[in-house]
Amino acid sequence: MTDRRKAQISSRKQPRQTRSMELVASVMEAAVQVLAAEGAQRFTMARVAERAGVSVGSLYQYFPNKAAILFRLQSDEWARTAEILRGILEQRVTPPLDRLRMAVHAFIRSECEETGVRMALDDAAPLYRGAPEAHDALKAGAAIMQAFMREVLPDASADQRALAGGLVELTIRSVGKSYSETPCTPIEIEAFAEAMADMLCAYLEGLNHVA
Amino acid sequence: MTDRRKAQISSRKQPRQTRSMELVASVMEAAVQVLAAEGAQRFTMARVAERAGVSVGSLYQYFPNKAAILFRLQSDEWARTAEILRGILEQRVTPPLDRLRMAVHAFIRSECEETGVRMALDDAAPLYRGAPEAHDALKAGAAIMQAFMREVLPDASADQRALAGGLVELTIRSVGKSYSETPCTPIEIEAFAEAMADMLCAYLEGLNHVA
DNA sequence: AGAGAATACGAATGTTTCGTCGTATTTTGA
DNA sequence: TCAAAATACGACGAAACATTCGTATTCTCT
Repeated sequence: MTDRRKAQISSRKQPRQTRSMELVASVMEAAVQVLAAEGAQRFTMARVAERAGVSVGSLYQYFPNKAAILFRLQSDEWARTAEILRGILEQRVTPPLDRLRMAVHAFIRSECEETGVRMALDDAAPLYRGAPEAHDALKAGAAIMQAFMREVLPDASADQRALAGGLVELTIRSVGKSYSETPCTPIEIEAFAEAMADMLCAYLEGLNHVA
Repeated sequence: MTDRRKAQISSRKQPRQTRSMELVASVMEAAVQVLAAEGAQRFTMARVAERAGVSVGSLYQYFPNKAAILFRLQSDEWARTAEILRGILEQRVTPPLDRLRMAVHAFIRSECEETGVRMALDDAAPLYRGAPEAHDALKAGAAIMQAFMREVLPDASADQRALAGGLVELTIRSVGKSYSETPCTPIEIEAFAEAMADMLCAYLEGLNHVA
C-alpha cells in the first residue's frame, strides 16, 4: 500500500464581499453544467472557470482543489435529499409505512431526474473518498432513518433497529442510485418504486410480527 | 454535449504462442495487484507493465487500451460470481427461498473479500461505461434470476416476474456493493446478510400470497 | 539450418491537467 | 480621498500518462 494521502477538502477562505459570494455561486452553478456536459473525466478547473466566467486563480481563492468543489456539490445534494425525506417521514398524520412508501417514491423520482449530473457526480466520488467530512455528510440521513425506526419497531432492541434501519437506508440509497442509471419512462419508475416500497414494508411488517 | 467517443474495448490480437499467453496471464494478475495497491486513480499502463515484468508495448499487443484491461477484469469477476450464484440457485433439493438465503450469504461474503480491489474496480467503471460489451456481461446474472423467479412465483404474470426479479437482482448487487465498502467483522457480515435475506424473502412471500 | 512470422521492447511524442505566484484591479473604511 | 485589504487575473512550471513505432529478439515450420 502506497502513500496516497487524501486531498484537503475544507474550504480555503470565506468570501466576505458581495462580489466574491457571487463568484462562488457562479462557480457552483458552472460546476454542475460542466459535470453534465462533459462528465467527471473531463471536469476540469479550467473548464469550470471558463464556464463561470472567472479565472482559474479565483477558483483557488475559495476552493483548495478540484475535489473540494465536487464534494461541496455532493454534500449540498445530500442535504437537500435529507430535507425532503425528513419532511415526509416526520409527518405524524399518516401511518408510518405509508410515509415510507411516499418517501421511497419521492426518492426514486428525484434520483431519476438529472441522471447525467448524478452519474458524473458518482464517478467523481473517488476523488474525495476517505475524507472525514464525507462521513459526517451522511449522518443526517442515518439519524432520520433511526428516528423513523423507533416509531416503526417500538418493541425491537436497539441492535435490531440499527440493523434494520441501516439496511433500509442502504437499500433505498444504493438501489435508487443503481436504478437511476437505466433510462426509464415515468410509468416504469413508479412501478419500480412501488415494488421497492412493497419490499421494504414487507420486511418491516415481518419484523413486527416476530417481535 | 461534446464528442466524447467511447473507448474501443474489444481485443486487439489473440495470443497464439505459449509465451504470449503467459504474458497475458501475467498482465491480468499484475493488473489486480496494481489496482489493489494503488487504486483506480493510479492504475497505469506503465505500472501494470512493470509489475508484470513486461514492456508497455507488449501490453498494447493484446489490449487496445487501458479500459480494455479493466473491463476484462470486471467481466471475469462477473462471470465467476454468476457461476457461484447459479450453482446455488439451480439446486433442486432445497426449498427455493432457502436457496435464495444461501445465495445472499454467499454473495455478501464474497463481496466483503478483497474489498480494495473491488472498490478500485468500481471506481474504474466510468472508463468503459457505455461499451456494448458491458451490457452483455450482465445478461448471465439476469437470466439466472429470471429462471429462479419462474420457480418462486409460478402464478405471476411475466411482467410481475420481470419486475420482481429485476428488483431482487438489483438489490443484491447494489446493496452488496455498497455494504462491502464499510469495513465489518465476519459476524456483522453474517447478520447483515441474514437481514437482507429476510427482506427479500418477505417480499417474495408477500407476492405469492397476493397471487 | 534458416526464412518468415510472431512477439517483445522502451524511448519518444504529444497532450492534459493541477495548482502557484506575481501583478493588476476593485472595494472598504477612516 | 486615499491607503490598505480583498479580490481577480492568467501565464507558467511541473508532473503524469496513453499510446505509437522503429528495432531487436524469439519461435515455428519446413
